[in-house]
Amino acid sequence: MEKNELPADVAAMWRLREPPRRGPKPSLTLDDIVRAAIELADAEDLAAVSMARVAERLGNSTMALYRHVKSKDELLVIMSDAALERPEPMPADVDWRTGLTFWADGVLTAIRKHKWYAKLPISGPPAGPNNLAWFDSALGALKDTGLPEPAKVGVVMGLITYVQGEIRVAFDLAAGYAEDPSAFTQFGSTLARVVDPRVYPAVSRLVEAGVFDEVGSFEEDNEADFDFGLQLYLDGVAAFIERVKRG
Amino acid sequence: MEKNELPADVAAMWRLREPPRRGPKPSLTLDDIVRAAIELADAEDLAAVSMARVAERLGNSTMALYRHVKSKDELLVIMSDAALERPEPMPADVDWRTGLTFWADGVLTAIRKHKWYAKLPISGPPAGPNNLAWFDSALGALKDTGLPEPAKVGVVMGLITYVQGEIRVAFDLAAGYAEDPSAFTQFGSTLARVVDPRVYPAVSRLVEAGVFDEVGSFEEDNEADFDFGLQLYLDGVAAFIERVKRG
DNA sequence: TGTAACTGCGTATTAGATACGCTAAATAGC
DNA sequence: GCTATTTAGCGTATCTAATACGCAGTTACA
Repeated sequence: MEKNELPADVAAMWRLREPPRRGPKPSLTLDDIVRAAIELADAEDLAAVSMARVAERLGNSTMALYRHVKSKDELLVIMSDAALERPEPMPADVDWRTGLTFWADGVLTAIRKHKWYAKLPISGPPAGPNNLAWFDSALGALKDTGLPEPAKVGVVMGLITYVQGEIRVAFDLAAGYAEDPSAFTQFGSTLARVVDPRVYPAVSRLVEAGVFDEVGSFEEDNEADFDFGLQLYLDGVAAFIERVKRG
Repeated sequence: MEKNELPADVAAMWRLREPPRRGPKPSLTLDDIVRAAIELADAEDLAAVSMARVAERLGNSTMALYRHVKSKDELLVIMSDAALERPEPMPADVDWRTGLTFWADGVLTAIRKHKWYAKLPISGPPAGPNNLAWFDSALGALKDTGLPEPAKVGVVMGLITYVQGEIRVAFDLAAGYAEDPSAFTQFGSTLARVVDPRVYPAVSRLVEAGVFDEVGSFEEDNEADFDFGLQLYLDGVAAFIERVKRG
């Protein structure tokens, strides 16, 4: 119950597997595999990541990969941590609010490089080294707030939740948009045709107010919405910090 | 450019397909298929939903389904809307804050019945009738705030983002927990073993403070975290509403 | 009544994950 | 050095799933 109870994928992410003493030199490393898989996902998409395609990219056979990962799912878990890379170090001497805004933008920037991230299932706590580094970075931003540790965790969890929501909503939408923009540009007129004011009074009001008419740049709109919601959340955090300070 | 430019899946969700005049009476309806698929996903999980299993459940052949849905993906999209069902009507005369809290709890309650929801890809704007009803309900809660329509949309989008984040994070985690609780109960000691204080100073502080030691009920912890973050967000919204009122 | 528009379905194809076992390489211990 | 052991790569086989295609029987309309 003490030595190596770590789940296999966690151990793999931290590269804790002791290198074998015997046997042929591996011609392939876990890093190679993960890198190839990420490149493939970046270049095409997550659906293109099959064990066969990854192996092909490495000039190996499909089954060779299974010497390094237990299953495709394990590979995906490791990819999800690797894709985040390390957070850029927080600029020194920034207040917590600037810090968390910087952090949130950083997460989105990191993930924007790997749009498939949103489609990955999360199957455990953020136990990979990169994930943990991001977690640490956000916590660090709250260092001087005077909040007790569990409260910091709560604030950061809320932020993570919000950011994950953005990742899910915005990135999936963007993928859908890329696939069929007309579904979006016509969203307003679709609604107009389908929305009964008696059933959907509030949406109906929006349609009449023309809120859906100017679509704008999809990405910019999303960015603006994200920032707006983020600042609302941080306003709430600010009030909370004040409350705690006053006791 | 006017008649029926609706994307196929949207049309399907709204049941806009005109019933065919000729040919044999369908022995199968889209509703049957969606219901069967949802039952299957509820009883087992999303991975169990294959066209073959759904058809089997209906006493039909696999290929019969394809007369009613274009592809499995289309079925999943329709399922995702159907799973939400209709929101419970908002209690009359509640203030916006109570309304939005009620709303958020309602979403989670609805989705808790269908844990597979978190694993579904979202591939377009919320264009299904149930999705739209939820959207409408949240907007309606802001009716008396005096916010301009686009600001209401912003507030609701932020809320949706947060709730979707919760769905992604908490539900995926719960699934992971169900599968392998030890990964979670040992999370603290895992961290302790792996966390270098120089690399992860803030997390290291948490570990030392024992924050991860008492695990508590997984579900309860999550619920509490969700509410905490939600209230922070709503605090921000309250401040925003005040700001707008003052001009 | 013939025919066009359908439905359900059997069959076949394709893609993908992965179990199994073989062969050859590298090392540890003699 | 020699041999047993451990391990890497890989060929083959299996299993599951999605789905294209075309046939046969069914029904409304001309």
